[in-house]
Amino acid sequence: MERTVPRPRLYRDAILALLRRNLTHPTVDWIHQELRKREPRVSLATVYRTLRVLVAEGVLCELPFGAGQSRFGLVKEQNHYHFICDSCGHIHDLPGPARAGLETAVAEATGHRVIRHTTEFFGVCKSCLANAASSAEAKKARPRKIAPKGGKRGERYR
Amino acid sequence: MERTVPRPRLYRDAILALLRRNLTHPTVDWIHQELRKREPRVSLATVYRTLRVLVAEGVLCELPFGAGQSRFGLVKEQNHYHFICDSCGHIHDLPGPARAGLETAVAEATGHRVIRHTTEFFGVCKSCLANAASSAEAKKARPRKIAPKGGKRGERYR
DNA sequence: ATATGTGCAAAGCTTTTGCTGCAGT
DNA sequence: ACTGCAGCAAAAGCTTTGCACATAT
Repeated sequence: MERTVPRPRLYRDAILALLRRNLTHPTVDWIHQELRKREPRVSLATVYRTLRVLVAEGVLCELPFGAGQSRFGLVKEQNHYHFICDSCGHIHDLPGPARAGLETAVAEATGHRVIRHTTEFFGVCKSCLANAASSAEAKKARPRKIAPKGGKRGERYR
Repeated sequence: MERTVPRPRLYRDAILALLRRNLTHPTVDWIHQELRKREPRVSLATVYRTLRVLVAEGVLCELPFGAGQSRFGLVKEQNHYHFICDSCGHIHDLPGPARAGLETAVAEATGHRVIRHTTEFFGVCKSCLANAASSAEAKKARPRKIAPKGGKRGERYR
């Protein structure tokens, strides 16, 4: 056959490359689709397995936001500040304000042991703002009423 | 039959009462079990439906943390600061530092429109610290290696 | 009588796992 | 020969939904 793909950790680097290029913490499905453009035989199970390994290694982090599929992104620095677009669901990294005293303050106030913290900002991202502006006003009110979770999940956000 | 329950919004208040008493943002399953102790015929579907309505009304908020079932809690004040225990999964409310200038600073830096933000502190809660101390040291290392999400979800955290 | 809420069961989606087979050492 | 990884398909878990019926207005 054409190339008879190499075995060990075959798609590991390809997935990391994708995540290095896409900084919006894509869904598992997006990663799978994108990978398939180059390697049509990749199975979704392999993508999941690879992602789990990378998370266990500390290279990636999983973000539970977006109310649907899990999203994964690189763990760079101590960057745990995100902006999450309510409209398109993309998650952007932010430079962390890095407030050190905050954790100890919480620990002293509550008695819990605080190890780390994250902050998420929600709103409408730059490009969605632009899209909304260009498509005038009266087009159609966006549904977004009850936000289903289990049902037609993957159809929202890309 | 015994009582022939009243119809409209039958369990709405009962669920709210439960959440008013339990401040750790319980899982759907916990709510269901608890409700069943008084109303054995409640179905899980009804619990989900009621919770979705309450979220849509803005009375409750859904928290995507814990990597398993969804968790729900009351929306009180602007309280969007949480402490999440890595060990037991409970989510405790914290009094918010309420830093107003933060959102506008992020908006100016990124170009996104920022509407709200949340902060989560992770660590080990007071009671888990106590339990760990009482069960000496050598008992068994806690597994927690790869953190499965879809498989045996509900078995973790209560 | 109508409209709405509920229970039950089934469907749907995401994520994991078992098994088989192939590839590299 | 052995080990380990990938593909496929099936299973498992959480959440939603269709349908029938009961209940309040």
